Amino acid sequence: MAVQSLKERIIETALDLFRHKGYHGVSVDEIVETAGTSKGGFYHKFKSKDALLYEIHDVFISQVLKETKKAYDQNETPIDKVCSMLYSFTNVFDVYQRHITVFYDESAYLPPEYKNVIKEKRTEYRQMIEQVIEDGKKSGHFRPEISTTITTMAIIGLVNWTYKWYRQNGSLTMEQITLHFNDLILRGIMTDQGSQEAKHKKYLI
Amino acid sequence: MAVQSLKERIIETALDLFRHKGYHGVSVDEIVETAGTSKGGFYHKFKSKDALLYEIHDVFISQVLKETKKAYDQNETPIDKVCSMLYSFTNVFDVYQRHITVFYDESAYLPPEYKNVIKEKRTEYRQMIEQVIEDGKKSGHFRPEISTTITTMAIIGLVNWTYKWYRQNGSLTMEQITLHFNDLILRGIMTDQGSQEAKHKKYLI
DNA sequence: CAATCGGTACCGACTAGTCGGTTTGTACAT
DNA sequence: ATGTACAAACCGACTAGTCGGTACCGATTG
Repeated sequence: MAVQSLKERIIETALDLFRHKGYHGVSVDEIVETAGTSKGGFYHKFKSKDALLYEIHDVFISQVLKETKKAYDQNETPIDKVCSMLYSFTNVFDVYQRHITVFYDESAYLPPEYKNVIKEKRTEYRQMIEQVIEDGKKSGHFRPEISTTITTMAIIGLVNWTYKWYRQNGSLTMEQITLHFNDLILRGIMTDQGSQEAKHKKYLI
Repeated sequence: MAVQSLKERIIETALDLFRHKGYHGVSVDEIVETAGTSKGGFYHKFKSKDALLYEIHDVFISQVLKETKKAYDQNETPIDKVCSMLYSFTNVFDVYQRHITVFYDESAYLPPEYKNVIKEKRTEYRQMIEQVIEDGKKSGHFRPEISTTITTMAIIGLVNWTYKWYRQNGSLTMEQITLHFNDLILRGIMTDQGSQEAKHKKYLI
């Protein structure tokens, strides 16, 4: 185990507590007691309880964005890009599952100045997926008659919802889940031409 | 507009407030003031603030369950059942959108005795979808190699996530969205035999 | 080496304010 | 008179955040 700074210890503790009781179900007193520190220590590291919530949000969304960009840039065809982006996201999942729960369930409680920063990153993420769908339509891999918006939100929903049911010690691995998601989405949006490529690259089950 | 009882007025008010500020972002004082009543009136109608939260949860999930059961019972083939169930759900959406937001974002704050009731109904809902997938595999409409669990969660995720982005006054109607969802999911899980039937019944775009 | 100094990290008692819930009061119907 | 349906004032518990203080650590000086 790496040496843990006080800040890291507070975040780790808070994540566990928030996930089970929700942001408002946990007081700063409880966080500092569980983390084995003090009120002073907490406010030395964080401007406010809200700032801690923001940090948890930002760490997660920034990582997702970074990985997604990489997946987009490092792949050639839209099919490769889609699969790689899905794979990236679900990979982040395994590491940041606690962040995600807080991210999606408690974001309403972020003060506006924090919320805007997060919102921009979320938008950027959505636009990258929309871009891939558009690319695929133009290149003939994806059917032109599907709606980019709806398809994008379908993909995001499908993937994001995983945080509600996926358990790291459960019987399903992220690998299996991603494989199924790829199969479901690709079959749903590809043209016959696209299907040839996907089959050849073994993206389908 | 129908005559509104005090109880209905409180629920309507609370829904609007909760949706924008979250459950903990709204005090009972604010609810009663906005609803034009008093603390006494509130606690005359509700045992506690938690009880109000529970009621919002229950109204929504009970309706979803009822509609889904109907969709299952009143259709013959798995393909019809799936489409009808999706259609039911998205229909409930239009009416209960505010409930849904509270339902998914604030359920962590339900006290255990309430939470268990809700959890049972959610499980029942999930099992109905799993049942349809299984039915479809047996009847040859759906591909036997897909995982029932993952596919079920994919469908639920896809559909549920809609509450995060769908807006009643937006440019997309629920009708269009449902059509796309049906297309995406069916193409993703059907066998060639199933595809014939779906095309014939015009379930695909 | 030892004494001193400055700054950072951290502590915990304290406070002002807010919240959910209760108690008491009142108007009205039966 | 008695119960119902609310209103208004009130209360105790709890919370986020503050603030005066201490412990520690590395650099500077004699």
